[in-house]
Amino acid sequence: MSRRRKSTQPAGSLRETLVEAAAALIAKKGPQGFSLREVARRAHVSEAAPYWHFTDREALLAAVAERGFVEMAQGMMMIRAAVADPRERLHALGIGYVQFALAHPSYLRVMFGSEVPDKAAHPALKEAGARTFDLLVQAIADCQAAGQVRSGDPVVLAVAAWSMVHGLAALLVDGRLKDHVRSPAEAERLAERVTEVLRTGLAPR
Amino acid sequence: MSRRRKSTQPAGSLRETLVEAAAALIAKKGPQGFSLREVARRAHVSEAAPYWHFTDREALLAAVAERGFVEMAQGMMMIRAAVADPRERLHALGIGYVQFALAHPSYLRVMFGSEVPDKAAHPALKEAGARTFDLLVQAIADCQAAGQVRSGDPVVLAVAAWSMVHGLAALLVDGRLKDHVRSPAEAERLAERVTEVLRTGLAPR
DNA sequence: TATGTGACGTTAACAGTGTTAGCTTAGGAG
DNA sequence: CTCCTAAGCTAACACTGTTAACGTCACATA
Repeated sequence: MSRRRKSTQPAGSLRETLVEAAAALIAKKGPQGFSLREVARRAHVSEAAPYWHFTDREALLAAVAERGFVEMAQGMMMIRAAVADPRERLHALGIGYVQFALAHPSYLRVMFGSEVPDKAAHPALKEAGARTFDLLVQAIADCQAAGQVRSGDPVVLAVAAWSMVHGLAALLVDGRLKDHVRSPAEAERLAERVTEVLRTGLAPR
Repeated sequence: MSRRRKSTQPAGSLRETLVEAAAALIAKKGPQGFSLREVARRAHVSEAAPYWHFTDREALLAAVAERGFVEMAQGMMMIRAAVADPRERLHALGIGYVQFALAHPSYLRVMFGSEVPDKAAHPALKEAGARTFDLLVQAIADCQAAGQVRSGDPVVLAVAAWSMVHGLAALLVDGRLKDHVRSPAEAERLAERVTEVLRTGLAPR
């Protein structure tokens, strides 16, 4: 049992090409405009070819979602490396979350929407999400160690923090706050104020 | 120009029947399993009949989402009537939001997901959402008047509160917290703890 | 070196979907 | 009674996900 490469392309290339094309298509036309066949066409490959690399349309979407989590985690790790103070780091992570959502709204939709109904059915996706969440839990724990966040189960506090920034991001991406937020700059100011509520809520008593 | 009624059904009946059937179908098979034709079949009507009442598949989904907001607003108004103390009322609204999401996950998906990409294109939906949000803003303002929530733009604080509970609800519905929440009872306890962080964050200094 | 086998494609087909065009039909307006 | 139109119907189009059946070519083995 071994991998063979195609004459024209290196090993495992089509799979990546498909994920990339799918991500681009979703970014342009939204998750609704996405279609397996269109992706195949853009990859210059037959309409049934994707089925060799993905069991399902859903499996391809899950791969896109996974890629979204990986990129998000990369951004978080850069922030972690760039900001030393635990509390400031946590704050930067929250703002970064919202910025990521606004920069890649379609990613967020696939990562959290109903396009992939049963996320547990895709282990790689589930694990990528869990790894991202772990970064947040660790950031909370660091704050606790520095006495900058109240004591208590860091997982629960991380869920609270995640809920706050994720909720804001989801509402913004859904256009649900369009009446109150007209520019990206305003969105960022809103994020600052919202995370400030969170910061107060997490502070030591 | 006048409305005519069909022999068998009262005026405007099919429209409501379709919305109801669509909501039921989505509740059973998720937003993915939804199809206009299946809805038509369940309403015992031809597959093209819905187009007399909805310009689009998307328009029908928007009507379902609108109904979701209406039901949610009704629940909130019941809570408002039942709880006198402003702070306790706000807390009950938050818990109620999460409970609504867990009781009607498919509603939440249609209300906030990408099934209806451009929510501004459906005025009735937009207005139903805005009315629901206004209830929350009012609850915040009441707390401020009672000195139970810090001063500041109540809209910003309402966005913070909404983000928190909506984020938690969205994460729960997406199954993203399945590793940490195994029963509905645990979900409610988590909601209590999360909203407690919110409560602290909103408290007067 | 010859061979065959399986990974990776291809084409062709099926069922189901959204949507539109064109036809009934029933019942109120004139 | 006649006619008009809201509200339904049937039939058709292009498209989708998915599968079956068929190539083909790089390699592991004899």
